[in-house]
Amino acid sequence: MARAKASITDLAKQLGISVSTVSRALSDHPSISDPTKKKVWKLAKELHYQPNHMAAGLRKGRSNLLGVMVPHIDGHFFTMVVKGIETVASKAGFNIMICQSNEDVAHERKNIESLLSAQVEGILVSLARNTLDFKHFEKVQKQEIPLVFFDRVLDGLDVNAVVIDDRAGGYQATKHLIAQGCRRIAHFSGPQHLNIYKNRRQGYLDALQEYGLPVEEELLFICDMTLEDGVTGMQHMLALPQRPDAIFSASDFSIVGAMQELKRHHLRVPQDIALAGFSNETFTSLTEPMLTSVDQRCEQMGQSAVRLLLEILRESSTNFSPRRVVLQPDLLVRASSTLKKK
Amino acid sequence: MARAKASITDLAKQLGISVSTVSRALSDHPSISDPTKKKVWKLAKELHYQPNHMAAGLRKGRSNLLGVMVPHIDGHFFTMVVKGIETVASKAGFNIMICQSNEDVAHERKNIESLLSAQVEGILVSLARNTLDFKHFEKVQKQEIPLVFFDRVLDGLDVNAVVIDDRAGGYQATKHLIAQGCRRIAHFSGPQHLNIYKNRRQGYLDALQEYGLPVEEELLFICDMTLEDGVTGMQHMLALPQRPDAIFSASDFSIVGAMQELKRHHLRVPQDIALAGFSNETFTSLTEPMLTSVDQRCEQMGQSAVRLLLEILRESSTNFSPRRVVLQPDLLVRASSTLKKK
DNA sequence: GAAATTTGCGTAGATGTTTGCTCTATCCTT
DNA sequence: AAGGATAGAGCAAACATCTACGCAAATTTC
Repeated sequence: MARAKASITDLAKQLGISVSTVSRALSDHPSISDPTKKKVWKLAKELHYQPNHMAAGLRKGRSNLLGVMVPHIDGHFFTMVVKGIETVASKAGFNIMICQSNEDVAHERKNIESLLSAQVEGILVSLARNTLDFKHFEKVQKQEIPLVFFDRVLDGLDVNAVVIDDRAGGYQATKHLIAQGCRRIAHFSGPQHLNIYKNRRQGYLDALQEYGLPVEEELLFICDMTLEDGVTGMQHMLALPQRPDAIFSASDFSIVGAMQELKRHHLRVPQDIALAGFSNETFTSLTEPMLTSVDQRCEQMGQSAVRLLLEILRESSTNFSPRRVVLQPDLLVRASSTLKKK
Repeated sequence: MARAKASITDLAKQLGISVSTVSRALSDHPSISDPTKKKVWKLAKELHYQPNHMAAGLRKGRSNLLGVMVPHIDGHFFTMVVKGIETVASKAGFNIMICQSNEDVAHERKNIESLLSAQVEGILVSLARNTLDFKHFEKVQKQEIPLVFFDRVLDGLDVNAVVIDDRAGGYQATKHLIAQGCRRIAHFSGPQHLNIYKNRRQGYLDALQEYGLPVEEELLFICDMTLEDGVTGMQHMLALPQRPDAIFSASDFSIVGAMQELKRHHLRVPQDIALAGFSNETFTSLTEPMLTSVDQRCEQMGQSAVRLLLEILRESSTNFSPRRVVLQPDLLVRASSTLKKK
C-alpha cells in the first residue's frame, strides 16, 4: 500500500538490468535494443511508474516550469492573457505556475521568492498597482532568469516587455469622438506612474492637439478606475459650469459608472454625452447602449509574452539587449459613441 | 557570470564549514550557534543564494505543488474558482500549477500526466464537457495522490467533490418569482446530460409543484445557453398565444439575450416579464435594470476545494472515505424581478 | 581474416538538500 | 579528577534521474 512510487531503480532491479539502461529505454534512446525497450515499457506500465520531474530537473538543471504573476486573475483582461500564456507554454512543453500579487508589492515580492525557489526557468509579470521599485526583480536578473513584463511595466526600465500601444489606443478613441462631433472631451485616467494610464492619456492629448482642441485641466479626472470612481468622476463633470460632451475613460469599469450616473440624471448616451472606454470587457457589449471600447488583444498578448520568453530562453546568454513587443489595439465602435447617422 | 547559481555547497566551501551546517543554519536549526548562522546568512545574501526546491523536494519527498485543471480559464466562474484556489493554497504554502483541458478529454489526459510527473501533491479538477470515462484518474488514485473534483463531477462516482446545490438554486429563484406574483414562469435550460442544468431545472419544477402551478411543456426551452440562444428563446416565448410573465434562465448569458429581445419589443422588465438568471456574472449588476441572479459562490468553491484537499493531505492514509461538500447558492434579488414595493 | 566500426549495456559519478548518526570539545557534577 | 551532559558541527547516505566513458561482443570493411 505504502506510497508505492516505483522508481527507475525498481524497474532495473526487477528486470535485472542497470538503471542507466532503463533510463535510456524510457526516453527511447537509440542505443537500446527494441526488445529491451519493450520489456522496460511493459513493466513501467505495470508498476504505474511515474517519471519524477524533480529528480530529472535537478540532474539536468531544468524545471520545465514558467512562472506567471498577475495582479489578480479576475476580470476579463488578465484571465485572457493567462489563457494565452497557458496555451502557448503548454504547447512548448512548459507548465505554468500562477501567482496573484493582489495589487500589492509585498505579495509581489513574496511570490517572486516562491517562483525563484520553485526553480522556474522564466518569469512573466504584470506589475501590481503600487509597485514603484524594482529591487525584487533585480534578484531575478542576478540569477539570470529571463524576465518578461506584459501590459504593466515600470517606466524607464530597459526590460523585456510586451505591451499594447496604449497611446495609439487613446489616440484612436479620442479621434473617433472628435470625428463624431464632440468638442469638449473629458478623460478619466488612473495612477500616472503606470505606463498604461500615462500612455492612454498621452494619446488623448495628442488627438486633442492634432485637432486644435484646448486641453482643459478640469476635464481630466485621475482616479483608481473603479466603477465607483466613474460615478464620482461623472458627478464632478456634471457639476462643471460647462459640461463635457464626451468622455473617454482609460477603463471600462469607470465608464460604466459614468453611464449609470448619467442615467440617474436622465441624460442620454450618446446624444448628451458620448462615452468610450478601454479594455473591451465582456459587459461592454451588454450595456444599453453598448459601449465603445478599445480592445487590448489580451490573449494575443499572453501568447506573445511566452513566445518572447521562449526565444530568450533559446538564445540564452549572448544576446542580452532587452526586447519590446508592441501590439496594436483595436477600437471597437459601438452605440455609446455613435452620433452620426450613415 | 555564467549561471552562477550558488548552492549550499558553495557557501560551505567559502566559509570552510560543512554543508550540513549551512543547511541547518539556513533553516534556523537550534543546534547551530548564532555567530555561525549570521555568517551563513550574510554570505547567502551576497551570493544570491536561492534554495533549490527541486532538490529539497526530492530529498523530502514533497513538492509543495498543487495541480489545478479547469476546462478553460476564461469566463467568470472558473476564473473566480481559480482565484479562490490560489489564495488559499498560497496561504498554506503551496504553489499551484494550472492546466486547461479545453473541454477535451485528450487534453485532460495529457495534463494529468504532466501534473503527475511534476510531482504535485494533490489535484483539483473540474471535468471537461466530454469526459465520460475515468481511466486517467484511476492512475492518480493508484499513486495515492489526493484528488478533489469541483463543480463538474462524474455522476455515480464516489469521489471527493465540492459542488453547489444547483437544485436549491433553481428552487429559490423560481420560488422568488412566484412570490413576486408571477404565475406563468418559463425556464431556459442547457444540455440535460449535464447535472448542473438537470438539477437547476429540477429546482424549478419542485417550486412549481410546491405552489400548485402547472408544468407546461411550451414554457421550457432547452438550448446551449448563449446570449443568442436567449434571444431565440425569448422570441419563442413571445410568439406563444399566452406569453409567460417571468423567465428563469439557468444562465445569465441567455437571460441577457432575453432582455435585449424584450427591449426590442418595448416590453418592460420586470412589469411585463420578470427575469432571473444564474451565475451572478459581473455584468448582471451592470444592465438596466440590474438582473436577479443566483450566485454560485465561485471563489468560496475554490477555497473549499483546496481546504478539503489539504485536509485529506493532512490525514494521509487512514481515512479514505471520499467526502463531498455541498455549498448553498445565494439568490441575489435585483430590479429585474422586483415587482412588489415595500 | 584481421582491423575497424557499431551495438548494447554497465560503471561511476553528479545534481542540491536533508537528516540520522557520530565526533569533539567544553563545562558541570560529584 | 573521573564521569557525564551538552553544544556545535561534520560525515555520509539518500532522494530519482541523467550521462560521459568504457568495454565487450557483434558486425562490417578491405
